[in-house]
Amino acid sequence: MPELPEVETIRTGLNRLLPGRIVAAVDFNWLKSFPNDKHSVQRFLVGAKIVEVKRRAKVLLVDLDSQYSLVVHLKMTGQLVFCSKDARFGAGHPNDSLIGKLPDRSTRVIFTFEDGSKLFFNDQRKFGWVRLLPTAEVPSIDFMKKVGPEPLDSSFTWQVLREQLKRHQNTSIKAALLNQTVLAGIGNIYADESLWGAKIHPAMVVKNLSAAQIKRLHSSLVTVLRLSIKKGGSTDKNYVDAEGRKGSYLKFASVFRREGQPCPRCANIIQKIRVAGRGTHICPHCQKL
DNA sequence: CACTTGACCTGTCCGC
DNA sequence: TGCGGACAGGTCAAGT
Repeated sequence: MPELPEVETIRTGLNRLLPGRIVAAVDFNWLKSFPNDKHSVQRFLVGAKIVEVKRRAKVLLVDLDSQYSLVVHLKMTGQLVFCSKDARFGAGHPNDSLIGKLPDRSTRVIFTFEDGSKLFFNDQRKFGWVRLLPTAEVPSIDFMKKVGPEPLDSSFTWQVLREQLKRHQNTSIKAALLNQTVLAGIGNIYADESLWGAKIHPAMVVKNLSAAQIKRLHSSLVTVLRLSIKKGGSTDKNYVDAEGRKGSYLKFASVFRREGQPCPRCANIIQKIRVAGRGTHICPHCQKL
């Protein structure tokens, strides 16, 4: 679920809440969610102070003063929720916050800090993971070496997008956008939304895109991602921010999960089709092959 | 290499 | 109400 805007929203929250806190204990109940040896955990995580929370693509990086980092990928259903020691909100809390209701049955890892506050890593489908790595080694893990440019960096121009697409001429534009080596952080929601914004059919083969279409797509990607961050991301089912709150972008979405409803631009009925093996939402009038 | 498909998991929804 | 199958926002490995 979490794509760039959701992970960025979580990062902002965690970076406000975590730095300065010292890890006192770590508990987990599913090894694949936190595949680490006890020795490293005791030596480089327990007792370490959190320095900063960063993001690259859909990956969160929690830097510790032990020269180690927690690297987190939320995959489809991961959550990172912080609760202060006396958190007891739950029902009635704004935005149906999860705070006060944790741990629950999706909780895989619990980080407890010296002040009694906790960070919960929840993940219903168990695809996500947290790893403890030396900070210096993070850039050399496979994902970091291969991942493409950050679409919200000022250096991401339409020419960069065109360049990134050059090695993927024979696939659909949707498959290319979902490919993290082409561009960082795009997933199913923002692929559909930005292609609608650019009036490009998701099944369009990359080599058939004109320069004008690539320019429109670049502009649409940036607009959609910025808007979603402003709205706290998209909550379809699982996503919540670092304080357990849902995001509201889907209220502003044009096509995603809107099959059967009118296109906001031309009022034709939005369809759900399958492209690149994924559920895909289009306006059949605005987005033609 | 580029590209597609199945696997990793749990939960929900839909048709019979 | 129960059961099987399809499907869900992401990435890999393994196949063509």
